Amino acid sequence: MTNHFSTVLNSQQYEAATTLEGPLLIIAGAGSGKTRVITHRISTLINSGIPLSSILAVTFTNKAAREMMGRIRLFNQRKKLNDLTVCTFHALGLKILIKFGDLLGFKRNFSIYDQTDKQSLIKELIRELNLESESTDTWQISALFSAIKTSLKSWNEDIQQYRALFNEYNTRLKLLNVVDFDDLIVLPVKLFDSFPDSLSYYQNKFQHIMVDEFQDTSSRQYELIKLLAVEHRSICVVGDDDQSIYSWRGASIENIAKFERDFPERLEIKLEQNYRSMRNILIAANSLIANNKNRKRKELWTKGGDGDHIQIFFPEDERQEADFIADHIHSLAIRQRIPLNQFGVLVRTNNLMRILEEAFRRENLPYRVSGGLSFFQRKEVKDIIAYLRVLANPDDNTNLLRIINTPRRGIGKKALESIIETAEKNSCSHFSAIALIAEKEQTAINEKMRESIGSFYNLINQYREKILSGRKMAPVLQSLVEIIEYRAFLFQEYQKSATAKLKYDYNVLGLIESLAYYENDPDNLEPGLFNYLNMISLANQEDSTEENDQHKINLMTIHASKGLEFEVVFIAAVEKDIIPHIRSQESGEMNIEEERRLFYVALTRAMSKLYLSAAATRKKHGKVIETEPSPFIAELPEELLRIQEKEVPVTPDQADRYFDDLKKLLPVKPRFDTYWPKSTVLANFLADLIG
DNA sequence: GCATTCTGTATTTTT
DNA sequence: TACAGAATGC
Repeated sequence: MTNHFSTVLNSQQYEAATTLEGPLLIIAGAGSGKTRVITHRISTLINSGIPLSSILAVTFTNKAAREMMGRIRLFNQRKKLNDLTVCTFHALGLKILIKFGDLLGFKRNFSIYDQTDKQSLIKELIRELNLESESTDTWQISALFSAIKTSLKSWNEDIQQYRALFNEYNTRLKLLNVVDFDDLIVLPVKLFDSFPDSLSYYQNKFQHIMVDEFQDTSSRQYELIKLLAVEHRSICVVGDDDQSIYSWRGASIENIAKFERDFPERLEIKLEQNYRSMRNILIAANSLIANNKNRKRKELWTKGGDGDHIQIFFPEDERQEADFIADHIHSLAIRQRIPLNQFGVLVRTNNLMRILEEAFRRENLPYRVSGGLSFFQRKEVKDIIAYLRVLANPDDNTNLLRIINTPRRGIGKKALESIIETAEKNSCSHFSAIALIAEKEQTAINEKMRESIGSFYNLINQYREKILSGRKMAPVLQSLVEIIEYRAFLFQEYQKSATAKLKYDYNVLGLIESLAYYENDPDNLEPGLFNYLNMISLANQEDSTEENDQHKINLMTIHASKGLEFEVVFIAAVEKDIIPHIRSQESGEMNIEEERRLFYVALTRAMSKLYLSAAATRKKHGKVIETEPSPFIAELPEELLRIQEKEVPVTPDQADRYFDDLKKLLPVKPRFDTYWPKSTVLANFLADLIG
């Protein structure tokens, strides 16, 4: 098989895929066949007799991990690949904590807090510590804590006042038996520092390591991977400094330099041949990114043809823009028979997606969105998950507070106060306090309150027992949702927006379904509540539901498009203050380069057709704002651009004439005498057909 | 304790 | 526009 590679890989790719010893740095330009190289390399490792269990491949998203696994399976159909580890950094951190977390004082059933949980906890602590006088923007504080944990920031003068809160936050996490996202990376490093045996366990286990999207690893992630690799030094990292778009999350191009320093004996391979885009698109992308000073020199080239010009469209407003995109997709899909899943519509921010969705729905174009709020983060889904979390780990105060009166069960402000007070007095969790109240050990409380609290206590206990019994969990959850009358609660809560209610119903049932799917999956070796909750903490929508649908347009943020490619790409709202985003310009020069890289990533997703649009006005917070085109447009070579005229619909007279001509071509006389094409698309299609 | 109304704010990108 | 949190009334 190894020799077979040489015919499908170019010489650089071949060298990258077959160099199995020692550190390897692959600088892989956009569309240079990076994923192919990685999967080939893993297959080569496998075929050379290296045990699967000693191979670790780290990817950036779950989706990428799944795709990679799929491709490896294609190459190795005969083999069972269960022992192969292909996962994200966070999933790796989780695995490590599950195995050795007890050394750091975590119980087995720890749960993972996402941003929302984290912010609620911070809010709660601010209340407890009476810090309300300080700036209590939990959003900012949460970001600060992340920056501190990942060593992006250190305690300087102006943030000293949050130090106590930060310490309390961490103490509390441990008390609640909970970790946050940053902990998944930071704690394993800490573990390895304090317990060398755990480190050598993993150093011996993972003797061959690969890291994809290396330009987007954070310094802490790099630290983790370096610890693992430093002994056997068989580490291969693949990345492209021009596509580094996650510096706000701690990613740093510096890591490439660090890698060069830490592994001086490395071999470096550059992949510069692009197999994805037509030449015009590539030249435009090259000329844009050349404006960045801070980069490794590299120039993508292609053997492919020039292809079309890059089309630019300047609609009046965002509605016209959306219609333009929808019309064009429709028309290209029909005239050139391009399947809908070959269209990518990219935007800078999530809120730009809605108007496009509406246009697609108007034109009856099926679409799929990725990025944006994950299924598991929707409010009603989170509510039900909060129940599961409490069942799994009753000490999880944050989630307990979330569900204790949702749906309302008469445990209001007063009752909550006495619960929290009792908890403080006995220095125990809220749930234990509830137990004390329910079992009448805590006397000073009114009976009606005790009754409400008591029945909640019984509910949790009863269902905790049921769901941990080892029998199927989904029916238990189903019955829980029914017994708390969650459906009625949603109906009441959302009676104003009629569509919401259906949607919500769908989401809640979707969650139960997802649980059923999870526990009935034969490939799932260790089902169980804890594993399920961990899984969904790290997963997002695409990971759980619909797979690559053949007939859907892909609508997503530019960030979410990384690693993907489409025959036709539309980039919407290529406007000043959106690309580059206004908030990125607030702090410093470097950010404009990242925004440029982001636009570069967007451009290089396109294979043969690329459309940019910039509306003259755009509604923002209900107000119409005048906009300007993005300054990045001026960085593209002018001769490669075409300003797109609006498609003029044919007049009814013309349409009639076309239809008459068309009738003459038909062997049978149609039953209709006139035809009145209403949509531009149809009319133009008709015109096209007749010539 | 709960529902309704009013007010302010918008906070980019995601594991 | 859209959503959360506070304030008010039952």
